[in-house]
Amino acid sequence: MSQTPKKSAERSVPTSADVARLAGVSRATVSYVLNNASSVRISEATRHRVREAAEELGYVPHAAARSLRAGHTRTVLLPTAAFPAGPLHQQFLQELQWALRRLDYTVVQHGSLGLAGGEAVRAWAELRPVAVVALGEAGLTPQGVGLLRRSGAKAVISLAPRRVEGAHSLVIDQSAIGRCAVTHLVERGRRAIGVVLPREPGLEMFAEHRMDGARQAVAGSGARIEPLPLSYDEESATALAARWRTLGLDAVYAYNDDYAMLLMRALQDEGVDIPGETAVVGADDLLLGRLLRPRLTTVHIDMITGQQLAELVDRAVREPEAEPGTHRVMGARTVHRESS
Amino acid sequence: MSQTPKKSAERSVPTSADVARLAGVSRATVSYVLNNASSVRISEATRHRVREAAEELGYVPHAAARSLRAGHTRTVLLPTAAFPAGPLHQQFLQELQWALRRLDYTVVQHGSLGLAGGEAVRAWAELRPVAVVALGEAGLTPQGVGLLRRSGAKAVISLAPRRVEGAHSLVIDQSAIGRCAVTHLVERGRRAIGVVLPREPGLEMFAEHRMDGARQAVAGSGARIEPLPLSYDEESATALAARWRTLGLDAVYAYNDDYAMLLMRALQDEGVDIPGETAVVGADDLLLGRLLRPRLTTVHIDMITGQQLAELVDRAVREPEAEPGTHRVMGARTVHRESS
DNA sequence: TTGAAAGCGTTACCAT
DNA sequence: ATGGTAACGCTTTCAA
Repeated sequence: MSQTPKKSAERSVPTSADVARLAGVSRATVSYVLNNASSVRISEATRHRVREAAEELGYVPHAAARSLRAGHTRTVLLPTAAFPAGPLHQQFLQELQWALRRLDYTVVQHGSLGLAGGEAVRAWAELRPVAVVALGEAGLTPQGVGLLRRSGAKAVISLAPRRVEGAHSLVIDQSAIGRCAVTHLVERGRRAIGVVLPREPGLEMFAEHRMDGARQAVAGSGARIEPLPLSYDEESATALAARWRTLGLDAVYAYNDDYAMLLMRALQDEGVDIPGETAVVGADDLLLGRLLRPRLTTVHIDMITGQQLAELVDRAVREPEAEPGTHRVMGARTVHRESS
Repeated sequence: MSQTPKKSAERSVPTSADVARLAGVSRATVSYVLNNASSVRISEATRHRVREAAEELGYVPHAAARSLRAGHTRTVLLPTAAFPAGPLHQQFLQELQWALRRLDYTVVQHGSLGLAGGEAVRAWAELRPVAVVALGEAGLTPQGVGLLRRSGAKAVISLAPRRVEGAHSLVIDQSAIGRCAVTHLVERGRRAIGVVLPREPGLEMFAEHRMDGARQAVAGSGARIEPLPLSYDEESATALAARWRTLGLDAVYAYNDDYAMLLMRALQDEGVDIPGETAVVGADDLLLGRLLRPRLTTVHIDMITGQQLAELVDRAVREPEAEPGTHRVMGARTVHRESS
């Protein structure tokens, strides 16, 4: 714009060779200077010339070329399913990315778009990530883990309901949440317990596990479970509340606090007394749940933090030989308030 | 494990040369076969041999090598600030990533970690992204845009409160939200209006703009504005409510629905009548706001969707010559309910 | 102290 | 129809 480039037909990306030429040195020297190589001593004058030249040209090294040469990357691949995650999950993800960045990794988010299991893993492996952190990816198989490792991944970490052979498995047992909630209700004498299942697509994975937990909790207790599909909107909640008394339920565990709040309000509008006639339990322990009247009983979830997971990734990368272990990383406990 | 590799000291990543050797052909042929090159005809027998060999070795092409050779990438860089974004923002981000993936881009999330403005842009440019979508990055300067473009970025898109010279600027005017909310209050006869400012770090950017909008709304109306710092926890809300009557306010605009709900509950617990004594307005139009009593008046925000933004990115990438324009992409309108 | 050259894995042009 | 070869941009060993 202001200064016409020497002769380039158009703007083209400057390379280290361009810098070398401008500074009147070799490409090797440029590399030494710009990477502060400690093994060689370069005269201060040369260093300065090189820096000047780089600055003038707006030279920026090419990450792909660098890692091609280096034979490894600092890429952490984060295959993410496209489910409408709750605020807790979102925050976790955000925190994880942050912490990984802080440890100088490049985070690549890679939704596996309807690719068949094997295809998706191939796509991931192309990036030669140093680590893969699969968050509840159903598609991660032992073979997939093998392929990734052979493609140079030092660590494959799975955060999922079940362990994955060959990967560092953080088993996150969603069923504990449903179990917790329903056990609480049973202990308080409830016998006919509804379980809200979100109709929103993508949530089935979580919902089913929580439902399983609920089932386990009533097993042999004489209490029964009733699945209640519900969409996250007022109409759906109103409709459910309208037929509430025909269901003969004395309690409901509502997947999470959002659905619980939605349903509780609808029930109250319908004249259902809470917790007298029906007890309500949510999950996630959101602040908002404490603002309703009655205050919402909920299941507090203790999860590994993004920070902690990032550290785990880093450790696994630096000690690739360590045996991939299996850990349970979720705790759940009922927080009793007023709605139950 | 089960089969001992020919002679490799350890598992090493197979390359196309390995595939060529095993199939008894040249690297070029391997490339042709695996990329379904249409310009050359390869015998079916050879194709088969190559595919077999690739399969057997578990060959996966190396993305870095490929893009080095190709001279360009399909990387979209998403520099993300580390602010605790609300559910709306999170969902937007999620949607954007998804849509970009669907358009076959590789999404790299890159929190600019305390790197000085220039440094951060350098780090981004190293990845040679084909596009950069800066979401409210304060650090994106016209020089930065220039550097990115010179590094091969076909599109630099900024989603921020102000336009950025040289970039496709989507101006997202946060002040409209505060203006909307407070105008509504003024029109309904309120004269002493509190404005809640979240104490949470990282939210200042938004909060200040919304505050500015509030200020504009009262200008020349005879009404006044009172800043009210508030943390997102019950103690803070209770404390603020306790001294409410000493403030002499007849209305409050509470940044967003979360803060509004928190404060409204605290005020009710303090015996403040809403909306009689104090009107409350939030923002974001969350479903939860409709569940409180009185129902929360709020500012509904019309934003560009992630999907739309992704399409815009794609278009900009494919027509790099198009003049980078400036568009206002946020609308705001008050949704009057019962709390005002 | 600096430079020449090899090589990382791919693809595309040009021969055969 | 297939293979040799050069080139993408960078780092690093070896030589001068």
